[in-house]
Amino acid sequence: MRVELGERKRKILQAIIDDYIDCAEPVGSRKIAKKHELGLSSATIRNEMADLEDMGYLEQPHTSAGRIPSDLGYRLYVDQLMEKYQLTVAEINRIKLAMELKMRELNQVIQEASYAISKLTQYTTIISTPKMGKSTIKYLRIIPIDQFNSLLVLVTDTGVVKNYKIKTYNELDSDFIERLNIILNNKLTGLTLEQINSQRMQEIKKEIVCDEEILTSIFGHISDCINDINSADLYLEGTTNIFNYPEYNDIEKAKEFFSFVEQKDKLIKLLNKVNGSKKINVLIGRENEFSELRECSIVTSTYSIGNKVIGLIGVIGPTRMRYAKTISSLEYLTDNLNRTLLKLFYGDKYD
Amino acid sequence: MRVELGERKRKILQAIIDDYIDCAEPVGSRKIAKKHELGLSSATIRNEMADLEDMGYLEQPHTSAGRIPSDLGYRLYVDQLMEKYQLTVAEINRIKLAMELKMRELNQVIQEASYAISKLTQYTTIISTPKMGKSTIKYLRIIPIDQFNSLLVLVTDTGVVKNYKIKTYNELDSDFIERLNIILNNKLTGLTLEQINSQRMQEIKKEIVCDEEILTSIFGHISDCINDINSADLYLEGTTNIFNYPEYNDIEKAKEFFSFVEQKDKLIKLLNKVNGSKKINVLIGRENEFSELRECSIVTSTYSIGNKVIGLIGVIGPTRMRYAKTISSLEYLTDNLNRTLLKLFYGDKYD
DNA sequence: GTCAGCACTCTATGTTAATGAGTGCTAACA
DNA sequence: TGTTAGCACTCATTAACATAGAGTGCTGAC
Repeated sequence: MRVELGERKRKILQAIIDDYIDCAEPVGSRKIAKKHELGLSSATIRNEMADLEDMGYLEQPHTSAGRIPSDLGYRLYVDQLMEKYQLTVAEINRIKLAMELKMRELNQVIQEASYAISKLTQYTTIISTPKMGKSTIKYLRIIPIDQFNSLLVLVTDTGVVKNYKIKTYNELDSDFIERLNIILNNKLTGLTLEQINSQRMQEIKKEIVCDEEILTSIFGHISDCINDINSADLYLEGTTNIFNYPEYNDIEKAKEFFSFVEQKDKLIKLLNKVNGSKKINVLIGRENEFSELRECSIVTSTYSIGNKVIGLIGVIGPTRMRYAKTISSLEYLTDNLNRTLLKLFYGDKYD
Repeated sequence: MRVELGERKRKILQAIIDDYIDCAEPVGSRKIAKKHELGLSSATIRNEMADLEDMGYLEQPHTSAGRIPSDLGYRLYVDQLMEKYQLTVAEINRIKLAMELKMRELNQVIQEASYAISKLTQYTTIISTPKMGKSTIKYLRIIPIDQFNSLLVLVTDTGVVKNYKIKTYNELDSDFIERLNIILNNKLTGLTLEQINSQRMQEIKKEIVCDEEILTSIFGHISDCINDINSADLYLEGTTNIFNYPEYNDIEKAKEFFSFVEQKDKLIKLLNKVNGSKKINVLIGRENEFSELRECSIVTSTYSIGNKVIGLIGVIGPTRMRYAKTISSLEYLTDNLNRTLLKLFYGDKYD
């Protein structure tokens, strides 16, 4: 059934999809014949369109309407037809500036990145916080604050800092804390967060002689802290951009979109399903498993520290998406993001 | 013009507003005559309704429609007419459970509180993070992590912990850091964050003999850190609840609402304008200055640590709001929130 | 002062007709 | 054999119009 498309059909299909992405309205044969100089009459184009519909690349909302691209049509467009989009100077600057802000924390960088992309593309952006399982512990210390409060401070080799307050009901002996710090550092620094499971923690705990209750509490805090760094989270930006698109001028559809996007677990699942082997990935319409997003496309890009992929940034918009621009924007952004993250974690020496 | 309302008019007005809040549809005289046992015919009620309209408490969308309350009508209702709402056991439990979660950080408590309220009321909730200007510094330390990195850790008496990474390009002498820590603690602990302005920082800086560049960097970080704790921020919860209300079934209105609520600066301004002398405050319709919220009401409640008011939690919904329930919910929540915060900061001894 | 009755107003809903965009098909042409 | 002009046909959209129903305001009787 699937045949290689002739050059003319490809040209026509491209013209139709370009036009539909622009105007959001079914494209008629006359429009294509006029606007794009193919040297063909509308009748000929009509025939070709009928063929393209038979092949599954186009759809017709009703008999007397023009054609709109099907998911399959968009797929072909993305894979073969569309022309690369060249970012404008203004767009390049927007990304550069966002990534050059003075930023202290990973999460801040992540958020700026997703903000920039949502502004640039005018779609909704999701970005997953890095999975830090492969990071190692570089520094771990319990610091007494006052009689009843201590602070657990943990720093990873990727530069993530986390602290937890530890409350105790008897004052901790400073010698004990000192001893504890030495043991913990001995046992834990250099390990990846993944390696520090509850079994290993139990083993370490056994080696320490101390009030059981206090120890359990402290070890509990350490585990929580590690889990916290390790846990997947994500940020959303530009959800209300969806209002810009006529396909969401229907209150029910807008409602559906918002309520989907509010469910973080589903978004995480969505990102997890993305094929991580390619840098840029495009899911069109029903290609994703969520029926709520059946009329959406998702373009994702991986981002990394060095050559370790640590997360994904994704753009969600209607299937009638400006794929070329979205992809170019994401490519350019992740390049910059990767550089910024390198700097953040290893200093300017990597410049 | 403004005359004291007779008992009968008050009863009728109350019935109309109760009904309208329930059904979101203009209320006719017949409906009131039937549903509420006032022992009056619809004709009589019609006359009273005409009076109430003349007085400005009711409005008529068009001649042959029923009446809807005006802002003034809602105002009277809130101040005098409505009956106190008694929270159900389930509702009470929801709040209690939310506030009994294991929570480590102020911001987490704040977020749980606003989440609980948005779930309970089914409106949008905003909550301002505490202003910490009156907090004092309890602990401040620079901790060397490795050759090029140190950590600035700052703890306030209200238990807020903040840390910043400090990057230096020459290794810091550990004796110097020790000395610096002593001086900084000497000069800064016990001061409120407000008191630590740039002038005072300059004075302290002068007393320390050290490489100017390093010192400037460190002091810069300390200032940033304090500003960070001190800066106003806020959380939003349940924005999409607005879709539940027929007054926002119009895409344009929904758009307007979302785009307003996205502007944090405006929300902060809104909260700042609230009369802080009362615990619970209600702004109805155009009583707030933002035209985007002209058809919304905002109910706010202060929350405190001890008897120091530190922030506001607010509920935004259509003017046709379940005021009684919203107010009861907020009252009950803030009581619990205040207790939780006390515990978080001073431990269980305040139980 | 209350209220039954009635004319009146205005929205909401449904029906019908007109309009027009766009198609598919046919037949003629290169 | 591919292209295209021409035409009948389809279907969504819009406007115009009629109808039904909810609710009012007013009048006059009690």
